[in-house]
Amino acid sequence: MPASRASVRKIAEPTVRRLSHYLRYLEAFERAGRGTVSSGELAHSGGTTSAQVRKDLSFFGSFGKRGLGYDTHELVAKLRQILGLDRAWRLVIVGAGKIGSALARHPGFRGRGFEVVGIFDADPNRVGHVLGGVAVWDVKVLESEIRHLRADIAVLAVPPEEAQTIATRLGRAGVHAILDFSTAPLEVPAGVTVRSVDLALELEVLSHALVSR
Amino acid sequence: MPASRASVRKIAEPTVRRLSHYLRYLEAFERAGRGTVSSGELAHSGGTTSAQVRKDLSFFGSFGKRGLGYDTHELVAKLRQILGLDRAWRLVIVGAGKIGSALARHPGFRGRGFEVVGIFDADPNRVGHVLGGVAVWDVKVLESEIRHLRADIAVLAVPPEEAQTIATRLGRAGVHAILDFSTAPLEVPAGVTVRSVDLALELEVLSHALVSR
DNA sequence: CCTAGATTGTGAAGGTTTTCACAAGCTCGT
DNA sequence: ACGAGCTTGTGAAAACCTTCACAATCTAGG
Ligand SMILES: NC(=O)c1ccc[n+]([C@@H]2O[C@H](COP(=O)([O-])OP(=O)(O)OC[C@H]3O[C@@H](n4cnc5c(N)ncnc54)[C@H](O)[C@@H]3O)[C@@H](O)[C@H]2O)c1
Ligand SMILES: NC(=O)c1ccc[n+]([C@@H]2O[C@H](COP(=O)([O-])OP(=O)(O)OC[C@H]3O[C@@H](n4cnc5c(N)ncnc54)[C@H](O)[C@@H]3O)[C@@H](O)[C@H]2O)c1
Repeated sequence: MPASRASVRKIAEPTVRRLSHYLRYLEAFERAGRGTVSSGELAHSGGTTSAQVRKDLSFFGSFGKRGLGYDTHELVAKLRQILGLDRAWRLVIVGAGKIGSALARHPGFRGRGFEVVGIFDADPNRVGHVLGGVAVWDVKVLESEIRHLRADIAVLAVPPEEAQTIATRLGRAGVHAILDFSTAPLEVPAGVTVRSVDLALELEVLSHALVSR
Repeated sequence: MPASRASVRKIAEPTVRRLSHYLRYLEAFERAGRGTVSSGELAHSGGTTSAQVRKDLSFFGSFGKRGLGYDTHELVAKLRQILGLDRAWRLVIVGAGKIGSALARHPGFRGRGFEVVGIFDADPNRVGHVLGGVAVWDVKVLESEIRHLRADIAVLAVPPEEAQTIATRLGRAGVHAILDFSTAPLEVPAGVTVRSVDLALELEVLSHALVSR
């Protein structure tokens, strides 16, 4: 008998990314006062096909109305729930350098349910400053402060050679999700999800596209 | 008779991303003085399998030695060529705000063959400043200056509502590759490749991972 | 020169994701 | 109350990507 989790079955990552996109467009439709949206309209905005949209949604049940489409509010609520956006997530940023402070000062995350509750840096010149309304703490108190702040997600924006050490400490402090900007691959204990944003790699993908046209 | 390009056939994007990774590890092996590397070693560093590594490379020919592995220098050179990194790419950054200036001041890109040659902004207070050794130009002169600078790739770091306009102008100015940080989907003419780095979306993928454990 | 041991290159199998195609179901105008 | 016109939900087919498995080929050591 195959193992069966109480919650949702495994969903492919491309599907999750598309769901995020659908949510954005739905919110735009919602602001525009549209009561229902069809899979074709959602597909058009997101550069995919209506069949793909329906397949993606059918994973979670069937909440469309044949002949009409999907109820905008209802689908927004459903997608928020699926993506875990029906609550606020508490974010910490480790490394208040160029990237870290750009993120800390970005007002857009709060509106999408991600609240920066703490910032950490090793440089005494940065500790004590305030970025985007949040104080910068000394990384020495990372573990205790993260527990105190009840952080869910950490953004790692430290130099590459520090990334592994901090990732390990974050894991021990109970953080289960890390968004990493360093280039090195991280080893984390099971139960911790890491996503890497590797800008040099993105440029290399563009480079490849340019030479293979 | 099927159409046949002189250059390489279509390669899947996951493959291209892995090739970038292999190149990183190979460069580390090269610095460590290793003359040859096996598919197993490359796979281990990158979290994939030896069969995957060999399959990826076999796409471009067979440059390994059975019983030995791959010649480090040779494979580095070959991957650079495949990825188009055997030349320097000329980058412009449009939008010298939080993200744009973080990138402009990042010294790491030049070492990987991406040179920032121009920065543009609409804000008169920013025009004329120097970031990372490069002057900020008024976006009014975008087209002419881009042609003059012979830019290959543009980084788009303007507010979301400006992104489409600038993307269109970039396309007209002869830029064939765009790295976009705004959240909106861009419409670009055929022949222009866009990669989006959507940080809110990355956080949403983490959110989903957190709730579906 | 020959054998033991290692590693590549690649067809074939397996798995996953996307696309196709159409019956079923809903709405709205008459 | 009914038919025309859309749109969903979903099996089946197709496309795509990864893993398997092994013959072919190389090195190194005696
Ligand atoms: N800036 C970019 O455009 C860019 C581009 C690509 C990749 N990255 C990567 O992103 C990461 C951050 O880059 P950045 O440009 O912001 O670097 P940065 O040097 O501007 O900032 C790094 C910050 O981390 C702090 N720090 C160092 N060690 C620490 C520790 N152990 N604990 C806490 N803080 C510590 C430093 O004091 C500094 O403030 C790096 O891994 C870099 O390779 C940055
Ligand atoms: N900062 C972040 O952490 C972050 C996070 C997620 C997404 N983003 C996205 O990245 C983009 C840039 O964000 P940011 O935080 O750097 O914004 P920002 O407001 O700090 O900077 C935007 C810059 O673009 C300039 N600008 C405006 N219109 C322009 C035009 N037509 N041509 C040229 N320049 C123009 C502004 O003068 C400003 O300097 C936005 O689309 C934002 O949504 C940023």
